[in-house]
Amino acid sequence: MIIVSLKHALLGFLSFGPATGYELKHAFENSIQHFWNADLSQIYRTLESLKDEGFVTMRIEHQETKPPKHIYSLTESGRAELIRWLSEPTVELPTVRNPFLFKVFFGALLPKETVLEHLRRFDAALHERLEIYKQIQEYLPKRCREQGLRAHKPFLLATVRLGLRNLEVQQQWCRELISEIERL
Amino acid sequence: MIIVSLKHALLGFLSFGPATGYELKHAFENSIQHFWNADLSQIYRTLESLKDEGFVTMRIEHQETKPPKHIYSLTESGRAELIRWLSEPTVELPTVRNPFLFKVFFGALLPKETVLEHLRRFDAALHERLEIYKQIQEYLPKRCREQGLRAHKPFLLATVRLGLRNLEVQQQWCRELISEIERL
DNA sequence: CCCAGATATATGATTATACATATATTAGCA
DNA sequence: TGCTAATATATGTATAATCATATATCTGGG
Repeated sequence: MIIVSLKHALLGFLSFGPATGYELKHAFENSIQHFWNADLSQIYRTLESLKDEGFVTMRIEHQETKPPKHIYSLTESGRAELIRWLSEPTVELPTVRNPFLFKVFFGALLPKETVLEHLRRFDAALHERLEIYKQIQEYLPKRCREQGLRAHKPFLLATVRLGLRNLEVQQQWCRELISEIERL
Repeated sequence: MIIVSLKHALLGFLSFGPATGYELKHAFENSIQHFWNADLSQIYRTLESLKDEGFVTMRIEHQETKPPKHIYSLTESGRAELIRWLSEPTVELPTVRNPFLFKVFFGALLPKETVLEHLRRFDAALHERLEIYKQIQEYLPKRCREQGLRAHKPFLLATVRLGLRNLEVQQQWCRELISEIERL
């Protein structure tokens, strides 16, 4: 099953209005980092290929001091492709890849204290991430208002809500496991 | 941050005893499919490179009717590398990539009924996956007993528990969102 | 005043991942 | 009898993703 989502994610954000690669990177960070992230270099290359396919157009805006902006806009054909992809059912659940869980899975091969150390770090990382998602959740309504995306608000918030709940569940699991291992 | 986990996952499973690539694929499916999965072709290639690095050895067992088995065993150096990797703290939270969530995120661009359809399919997929994880959870203790991995049991079960809870949280979220959108 | 970080783009290299395909036999089912 | 699934390996290709690096300027904090 081929999933070329970065392309469609970029088309999606461009449906909110024209933007540069750099701005799109921030759009990722400010809204969907809990279910996708992308390297800037990958975003630039993908935008180029979207241009080649005719899904976006690009114009250059020169700035005095900073590098020129390459501003991409969605074309009609790009919008059609976006809607086509969005309408298509998702066949499979996403592949999860969590190398950290290997360290728990094979925990019996390690001293108890090392596993506990791993789990405490994980807990701390979850905590940090939770704070970020809470901020995203807090600022999203304002961003929606500012950018005239009122109709989008419930959908954007819904995905953040899932991100938050996932983190909470992981944190609870992590803390329970710490107690369990301490008692072993 | 370079994370070459498939290598270490294979070393981990080989620490339970010698196995073929085909068997390792099943080991993935029967225990950690909730946080990792790997293509058979990728497993074969990775085993070869582990052999080149001296972390495993391979011997061929010829069979009458079926293709010969390539049985891989962990070497001392492989075990050392496994322990080294397991002991090393995981720096970052895993990257999640869920293309389905894009379809929710950009849900305002679609007819309400299409989004609901997506969500219902997602719910069904979660249900299916839940059944699989429950089976894994049910059979893991038996597998541990049979393979003399008693000390591993609490760790293996812990990771499955997280997989189950993640699915449950997603299912709950999904159902709530269906109601919310129906009311819109 | 210096250093870090934000702004803005881009290329090159390497690795990881996915997908198709090939081979060959057996077992079970309809 | 014909089809599918399981057993078992392997290659070839294409794309996705990561990482390092390069350039150039401005802003803000210590």
